[in-house]
Amino acid sequence: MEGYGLLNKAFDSRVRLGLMSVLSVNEWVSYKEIKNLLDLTDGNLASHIHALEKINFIEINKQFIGKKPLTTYRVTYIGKNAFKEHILGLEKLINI
Amino acid sequence: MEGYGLLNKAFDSRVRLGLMSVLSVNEWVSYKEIKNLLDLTDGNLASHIHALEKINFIEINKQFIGKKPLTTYRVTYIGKNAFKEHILGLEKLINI
DNA sequence: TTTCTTAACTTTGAGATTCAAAGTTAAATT
DNA sequence: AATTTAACTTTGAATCTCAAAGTTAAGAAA
Repeated sequence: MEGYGLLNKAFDSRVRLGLMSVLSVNEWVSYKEIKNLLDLTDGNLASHIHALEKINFIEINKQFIGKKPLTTYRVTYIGKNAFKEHILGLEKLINI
Repeated sequence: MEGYGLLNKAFDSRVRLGLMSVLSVNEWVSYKEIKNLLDLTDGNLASHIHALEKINFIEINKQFIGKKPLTTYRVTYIGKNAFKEHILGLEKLINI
């Protein structure tokens, strides 16, 4: 048995799982949307985004729409793979 | 969208996910087996077992086989349900 | 033009969690 | 008598989490 070794430590957090899920389904999701979807405080969201960004699982785009700032995020290739592996690891673990 | 709200905080930990998985597949697994399967130190394993026990997700049986102590564990009804809900929550989250 | 609001943070700090190392207990073995 | 095994418990440091408060820059409202 492989134990829990196939699971990624980066996805221990429910918030980061939620984040990755949102970003797996939609490309380029805005800060605002994520915050609303996952119902997070700014500080909390920002820190989890930062954690995922630091390990290159998500990337950031900053722009102005008209004169309003708009920050959007998407998963990277690396992030997508890591997440997929994590899910596969989970499935293996629980014998699906 | 439901966000990550369907996920159980008790399963944030890779170790506890592993533990629950092992115990979901087999009834009454011994301390020794779990330790070997999941490759954990005593302190680490004991603390996670304790965490799951405290919330009534697993139950403990202590006996002597001959004169050797044998401690075994299994998931409770509550634990089984919580785990199932967690997995369902995950699946919902990732759109399986 | 001063104030208010919104987007998107950053910083801070307290509390919770994790983990390995070391110590414990009681029996079995050498 | 000394060692090993099962199954812990205790400890403490490191890491993680999260909400509150502060920040910046722009646009809208007074």
